[in-house]
Amino acid sequence: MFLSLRAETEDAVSAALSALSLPTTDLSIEEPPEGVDAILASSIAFRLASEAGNAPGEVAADLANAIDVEGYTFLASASAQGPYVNFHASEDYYEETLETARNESYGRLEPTGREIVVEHTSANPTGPVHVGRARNPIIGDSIARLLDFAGNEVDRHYYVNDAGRQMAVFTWAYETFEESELPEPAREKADYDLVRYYRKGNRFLEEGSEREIEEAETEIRSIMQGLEAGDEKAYERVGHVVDTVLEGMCESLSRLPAEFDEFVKETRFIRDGDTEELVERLKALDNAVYEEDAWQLALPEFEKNLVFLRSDGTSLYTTRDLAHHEWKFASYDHAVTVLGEDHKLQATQLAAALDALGNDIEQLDSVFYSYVNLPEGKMSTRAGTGIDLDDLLDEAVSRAREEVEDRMDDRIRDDDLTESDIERIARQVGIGAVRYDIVSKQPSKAITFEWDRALNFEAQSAPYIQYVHARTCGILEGAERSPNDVDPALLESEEERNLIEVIARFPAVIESAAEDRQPHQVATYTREFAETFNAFYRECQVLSEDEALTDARLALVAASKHTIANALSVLGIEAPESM
RNA sequence: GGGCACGUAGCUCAGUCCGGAAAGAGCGUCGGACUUCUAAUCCGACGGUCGUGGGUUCAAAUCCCAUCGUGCCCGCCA
Repeated sequence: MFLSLRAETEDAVSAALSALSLPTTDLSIEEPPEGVDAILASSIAFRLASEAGNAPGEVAADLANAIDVEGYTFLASASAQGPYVNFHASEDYYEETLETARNESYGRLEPTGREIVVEHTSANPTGPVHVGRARNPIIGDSIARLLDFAGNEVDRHYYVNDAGRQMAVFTWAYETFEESELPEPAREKADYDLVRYYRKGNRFLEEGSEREIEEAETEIRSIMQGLEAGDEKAYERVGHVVDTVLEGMCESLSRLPAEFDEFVKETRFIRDGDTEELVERLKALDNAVYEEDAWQLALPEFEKNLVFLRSDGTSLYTTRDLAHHEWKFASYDHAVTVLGEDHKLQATQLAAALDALGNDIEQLDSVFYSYVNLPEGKMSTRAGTGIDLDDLLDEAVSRAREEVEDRMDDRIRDDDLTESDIERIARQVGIGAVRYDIVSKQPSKAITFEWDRALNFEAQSAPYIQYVHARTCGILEGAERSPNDVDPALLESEEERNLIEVIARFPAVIESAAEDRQPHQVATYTREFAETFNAFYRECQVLSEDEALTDARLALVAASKHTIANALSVLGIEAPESM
């Protein structure tokens, strides 16, 4: 409704300006600050003051007078307040919002017909997922959900770097060392099991004798060259390690939850000849140069050339990634990639190279986030420093469980929570809290991990939002009926009006967040929504003797439930029926 | 050295792209509210040179320049 109101307002302002013979290029439509009784406002009078030869206040008054709301459904009136022109919504606006939001899928936008691939996580399968990288699956999964809800066809991809040195090292280590020389795994899980070989191998390469290291390096090199040459045996050896570790990692990621439609292996683009073909096309470019036995691409905006073929004739990660991206461009209308900020330069070089190859790089969007660090420094899979995602989630659930149990004891309520309810709530709340903590912040901000902060269950957290959902469910359940004839005009208190206004904005929030690929906008919205709902809850008793009023308020609660449930779903956070 | 991000209340953050109404939340501190549809809630108080200095503008947290601090990057690694 908000989007329609905005369109009507723009239209009306435009028409009024034309009637006054004023320019209509910039309408300066904005949302007024809190406390102003209007849905939309315009500050255009400032800009037109000199042109009109009049004070802003006068211009605003003239403009408000010139606005003709005849023929609009949602725009009711315009009024000048100082230099601002405020716009008010009609009864239809409130009625339509209430009616539309009674649909369970409220907020979902019309299908765009666009197919979008969201690539996220894509961590090298070297071991258990740690918290340092946990931002990637959470942001990525939320973006995917957001774009889906905004009407796009979305596929989620995990790009598996199975062709690089790291996996060759891993494979060599896995085949070389005996289990008896390794410590006990931290968990009985494939990724925890195998990472021990990886760590052992890396230590060996740092501390071993020169001869031992040389031997190992020969083996590692032969694995890498085997992959490049298309040697089936090499694929099998590496593939076994990659698939095993990846399966373990995905089990952890699914707890967030983060699921994938496809795991795209890097080696695929070697095996199908795409990389080779791409190299030939790169060589043919005007700015391709052959220097120091290696093929490079001269990219004027960058300090250094981009090497795309090593002197030994093998391809580089970036070369394969170019082929990978051309494949994505061919299969989808748009590609979004979630990357750590350390990949920024590489990503811009990639885009420049794709551009040079004649691709439309408007198809590509990269979202960068900064790593989560520990107070004592970085987390590393290789070194084994860091907090495993599983440990964080376990701790979150166990702390949430304590909360549930505490509250059962000292709360005045006749709950009959079963053991399985407690378990469910603990899981929903605990994991939701972790997820919300991450998805509610701008990805570019640095985060230092601290247990107590990540596991805060109070206001401005997932449980705060989830609680609102549980409240709506509680009320609807208590009603024991669903209203049929609803008279929206009965919802006339300030709190009811405010709530409807916030609900009305939801689709616009989805549109804007999807456009900007910023799920945190939705998180900010859930907070505003929860505050507004709580004010309504405080002031308006829903279930009462007055049947007509009860019905109207029940409709509003149902609309609220759909709004908050869908917002949470976009964020990938569960909406508990009770808690 | 160069490039890119970040810097808003004691702490954690919205707001910055697209300049507009007295800078918003939460945590913490202090004081209040459960015979009521769930108190993981609500109400109130206290708390701000929007890193700093210039500039543009009728108007700057927001745009421009400079500067300081922090992080990331500048491989024939991924």
